[in-house]
Amino acid sequence: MEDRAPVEPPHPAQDVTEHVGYRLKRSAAALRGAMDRELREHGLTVPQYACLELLDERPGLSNAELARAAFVTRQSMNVVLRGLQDAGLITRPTTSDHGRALPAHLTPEGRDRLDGARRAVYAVESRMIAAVPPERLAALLTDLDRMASALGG
Amino acid sequence: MEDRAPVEPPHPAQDVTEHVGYRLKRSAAALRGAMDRELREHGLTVPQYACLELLDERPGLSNAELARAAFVTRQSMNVVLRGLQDAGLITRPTTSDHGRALPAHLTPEGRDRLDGARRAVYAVESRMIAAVPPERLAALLTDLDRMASALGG
DNA sequence: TCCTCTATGTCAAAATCCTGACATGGAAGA
DNA sequence: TCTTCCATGTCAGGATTTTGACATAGAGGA
Repeated sequence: MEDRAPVEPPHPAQDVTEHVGYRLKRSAAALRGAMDRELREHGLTVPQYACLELLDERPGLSNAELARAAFVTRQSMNVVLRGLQDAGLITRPTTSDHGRALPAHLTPEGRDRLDGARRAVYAVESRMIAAVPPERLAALLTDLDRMASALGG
Repeated sequence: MEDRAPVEPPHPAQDVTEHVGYRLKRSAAALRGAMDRELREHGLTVPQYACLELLDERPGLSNAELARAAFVTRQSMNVVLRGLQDAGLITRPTTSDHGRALPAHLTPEGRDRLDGARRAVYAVESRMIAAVPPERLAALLTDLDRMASALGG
């Protein structure tokens, strides 16, 4: 359609909105907005949901590990964890047996809340996936991965 | 490589980090971080740079139009414009001749600053683009676009 | 053992961004 | 004409996130 890309362009592109970075930000912003709208009905923010999802997958993750996995700073993740802890969705020991890392775990309430939120988020992701030809999905995933790795992500 | 995707999975995926949304966020975060590092040397933030780039392409854009194009709220863009205005990189009339929209324009200083910053940002984008097979680049752009549109972006 | 290095958790301060709200200006329709 | 509706710019407040800094705990080497 709009791939009127000339061969060997002197510049990456003329129109800013045609840049990969712009498209990337647009897609990420759209996803973030859709997730925000859905998660609000479940009383969760996007970082909180991401945190619950990560802890469900890998129980015992520490604050710093969660921060790296969610692409935020330790300080930001700390307030997220505090909120989840106050809401009774996760537990964290006050002292650590090994090092300073405090392993976090989901509570049964946290697991329940995650179950509901996950359904809503998966519906959003399904809508997003449905927009790309199925035979290109795997390539899209690997390309996103390579781009992130190329920038030290 | 890692596309050990079974046919017709009951759930979109088991591992969170395999989800499209997670990859999208990872790539966007890596790009944002790399741009932040580069733009800091030019005394610009990412929203400020985006604003300059948009104004170079489409002079006379109003605050609200810039906000939509940069995926932020009008209020956020307003403070960005204020900063650029105080730095003497853009100009905005205090009164409007038609409606309430105040058209913004780059100053010569703004154009100069943009030139330097653009080189740094383009280098980052080139590194990112180099990571994906050239024959898949066009498809990647359209797929990102379709995903954003599917979510009302 | 002692020293250095790295990683973690945490605090304080600032910057950034968003939500809610309000007044103004133009457009569309009765 | 008048009225309703929408878009824009702006203000105030709060929420979120980041930057900078500090103390602590473990690993590795001299």
